[in-house]
Amino acid sequence: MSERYNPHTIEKKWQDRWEATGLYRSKVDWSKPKHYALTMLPYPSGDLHIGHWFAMTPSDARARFMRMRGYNVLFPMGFDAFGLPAEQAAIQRGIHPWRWTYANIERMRGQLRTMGAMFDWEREAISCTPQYYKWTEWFFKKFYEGGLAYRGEALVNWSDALQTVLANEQVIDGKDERLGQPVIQKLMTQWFFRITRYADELLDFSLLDWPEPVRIMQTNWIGRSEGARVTFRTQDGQPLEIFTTRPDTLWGATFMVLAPEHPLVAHLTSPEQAEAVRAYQEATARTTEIERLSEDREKTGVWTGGYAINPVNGERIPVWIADYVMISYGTGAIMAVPAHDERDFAFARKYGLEVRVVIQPQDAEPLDSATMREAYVGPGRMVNSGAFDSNLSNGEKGRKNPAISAVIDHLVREGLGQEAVTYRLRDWLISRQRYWGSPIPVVYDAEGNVHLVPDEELPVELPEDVEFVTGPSPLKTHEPFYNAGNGLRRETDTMDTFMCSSWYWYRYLSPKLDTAPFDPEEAAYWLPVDTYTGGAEHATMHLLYARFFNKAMRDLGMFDEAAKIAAAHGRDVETMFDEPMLQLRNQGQVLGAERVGDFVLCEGYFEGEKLFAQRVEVIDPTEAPSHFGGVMGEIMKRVEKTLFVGPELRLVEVLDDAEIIIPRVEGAANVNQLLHHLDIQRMSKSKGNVVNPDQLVATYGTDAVRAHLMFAFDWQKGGPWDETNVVGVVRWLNDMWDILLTTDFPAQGNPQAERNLERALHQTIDRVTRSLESFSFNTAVAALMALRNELKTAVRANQISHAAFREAASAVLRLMAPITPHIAEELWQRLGWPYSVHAQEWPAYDADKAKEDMVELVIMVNGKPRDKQLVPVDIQQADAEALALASEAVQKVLQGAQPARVVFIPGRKGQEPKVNVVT
RNA sequence: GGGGAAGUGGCGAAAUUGGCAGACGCGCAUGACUUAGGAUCAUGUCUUUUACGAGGUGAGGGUUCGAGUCCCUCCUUCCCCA
Repeated sequence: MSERYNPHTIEKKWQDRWEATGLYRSKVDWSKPKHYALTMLPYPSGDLHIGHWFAMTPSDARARFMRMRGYNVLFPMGFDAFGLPAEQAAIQRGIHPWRWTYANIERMRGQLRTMGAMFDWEREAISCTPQYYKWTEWFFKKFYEGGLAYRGEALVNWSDALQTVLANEQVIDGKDERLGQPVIQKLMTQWFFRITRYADELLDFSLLDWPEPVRIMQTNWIGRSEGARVTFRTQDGQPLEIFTTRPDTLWGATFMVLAPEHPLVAHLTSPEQAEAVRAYQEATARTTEIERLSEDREKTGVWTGGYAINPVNGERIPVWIADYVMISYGTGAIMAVPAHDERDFAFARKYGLEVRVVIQPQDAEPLDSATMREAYVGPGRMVNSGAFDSNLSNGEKGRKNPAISAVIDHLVREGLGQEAVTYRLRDWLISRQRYWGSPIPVVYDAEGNVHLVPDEELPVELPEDVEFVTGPSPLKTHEPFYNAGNGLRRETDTMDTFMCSSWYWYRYLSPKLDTAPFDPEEAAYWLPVDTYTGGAEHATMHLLYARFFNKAMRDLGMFDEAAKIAAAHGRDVETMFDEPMLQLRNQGQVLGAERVGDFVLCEGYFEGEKLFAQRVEVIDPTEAPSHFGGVMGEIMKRVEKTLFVGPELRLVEVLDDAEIIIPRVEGAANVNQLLHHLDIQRMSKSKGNVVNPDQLVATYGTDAVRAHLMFAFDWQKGGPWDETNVVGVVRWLNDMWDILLTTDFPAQGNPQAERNLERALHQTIDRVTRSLESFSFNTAVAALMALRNELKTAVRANQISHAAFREAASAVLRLMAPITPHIAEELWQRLGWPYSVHAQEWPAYDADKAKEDMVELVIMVNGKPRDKQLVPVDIQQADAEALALASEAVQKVLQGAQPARVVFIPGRKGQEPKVNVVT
């Protein structure tokens, strides 16, 4: 053990060697199965932070693992480089977005390399380059030609003061974040993608291995509801269409509510109500959608003075406007059935409108419209509904509800309405009134007609010589850009950055290709993405857009050529291009830490500066006495019984028999229940709690940081950053280094010790394999650490032969390779095996070798373990039960009585057999 | 407001998905070695009890031979969206 493990000397060496030998070049090879591993690409914000490491290095470990298992793996990386921060930097610091972005990318690329990940840099794609956004524009054109892009009106956050449209995150409490001036909701003509056309197909997850929560969130996001469209009429016969999921309650509609923006409002408003209606409409324009949809908020509204006719019973009912009805949802109008809808009920009670029960529950007190205190939404029989009385409304939705079904048939027959489905999902608004995004390749003539920019003129490039000032996008005022000649005006809005990130994994296939967005030969082999990893915050928007994009591309024939090639190679192309990513896994977030510590009064005696406390009381800091003889303040840190109190960190040692009073803890409290100050929150520069990975790498080395990130958290959950644990990982690597470089072995090993090591090794192979398969990186590292303990003991005791050692070392290094690639490579070389450990096969698991000979039979009484007996691993039920009944502990409990039941649980894989004696 | 996730030692966490709760690591304690220790080694470490034992996975209830895991009610925290 002459030489100590020094990560810095070996890590750079191997990174260079891997690069030079092209170890990570991924090339199409039809003789091998492929695995496309994708991890979400970063936004080039300037510095790689620990969150990127947390997302990417475990994904890298898994990609490496898949490669060692015989897959040809593609694991690319790039940058999602358009977006607001670059433009803000331009405005605030006068740096052009190009320069800011490229400098950041340059820096982050270097940082990414220190991860030691197997990224294939030849496939790098950067979304803000003309080479990339040429194709983003091209996709827009194809979608337009395919009828998937259109111009429409939408409400935007408009700041009069800034003369610009703001993103939601730029609006705080209805005011803009820069000047604090009011922001209003304004209708503007913008570009949309018809994602709603795919609503039903997007609800089908049958091809996807995606986390249940993501599927649920997408399902809710799409929000399919079945019901009917029903045409009411204004008093003078104008049709007024509504959508309802409850046509069975039509007879209970006692008024109607329109969105304040509804076009018929002006028509319906009586002269007496005109002023009130106008005032209400103005107030609504100042209200954000979030506020309008909040159910906590008191419902408000104004009567228009007009009436409508309910088509099923000819009744005349008043028409109101209220901001809880949205113009963009459904038809912007509802029939109000206060007896059977919560919001309508609250509204009716507030304004004294009629409530009429039309569904009576069967097994409960009949409802009385005069006294009911909340809407009834459950099942029951229809009443007050003419010919439909006594029809059963069973609480189901749509056609599964016989009452709804019957009423829909009636509406269709009478020409009053039709069956309909609506979605909460709205079309994707892609227009952004910003500079730093992909241009929309469209020009308008004098009449406002849309003309696509011809393919040979793509990309429409962003002009560089513009000035960045607060306010409207510079494209709007930059004549050389907006003036397209021949009286044509260029579109000055740019595309949502989600657009760029909706197809980047296709660009990775052939990032330099100039004739198409991707090479069909590459696509035929690599697509679809097999494993996609990234943050759970993208569950709805990004991942829904990604799926939509893929389906639209499929339907526009963009995969036809790839499909042909794939089929020629014998691949099943039936569903190959239906979904972009087959498997999805989300990692959690690494957080900074924050928590207020307990504020304590500590009394006792001083020895020097240190207080030995006999009494510690937690109090409310606002009730702190002005003078206090002991130590008082917030616990900033606690190590077992030692407290560090207040900003001066005064030392308090809590005595064993000290009295501890914690109001939140009933009865006697324990020193361990005292909370110390902890900061847990998202890392952000302003909070100064950002962990710098460069610093960590400089201190501990890449392998240790990788292993620590994998070991210290449940990857899918994340948690507050804590560096204290890194030393455990460092010790593990140091130990492996020392153990594997041992040179002193006995001529003959101890057979028993060698068998034990072999068993431990194969159990570890099994555990690591299953852990990596299931993204449980922490248990993979734990298993390897446990094996370290075994190896260390065996080698120290000088009990295993050189041959047995080498067999174990070879497997161990291959198991470590995905997690800590550099040390594994270095030791692999030092032990004399040929380059590279990463090109080796994953160790084969042998269940026979992993098998224990003897195990402990757990003997339980009523489910509580009482006794243990060493038995052969394959013990049979009769023997186990006999052993259990004969056990002293069981005899003692039974007292000679017969057990009521004896349950034998055979020793399944990795588990001891058990017998449960039931008394 | 809507949607989602999670509550297990002093801390990060495991638990093969209904079968010995706390693997693995940090920290801590005691001891060894050392000029020194933020190195290394050994032992211990859920709570309570001298012990035998008893109890224990946010709280309360339920299902089961058996519940951290399944069901119901409640509490708390975090995340996302609009």
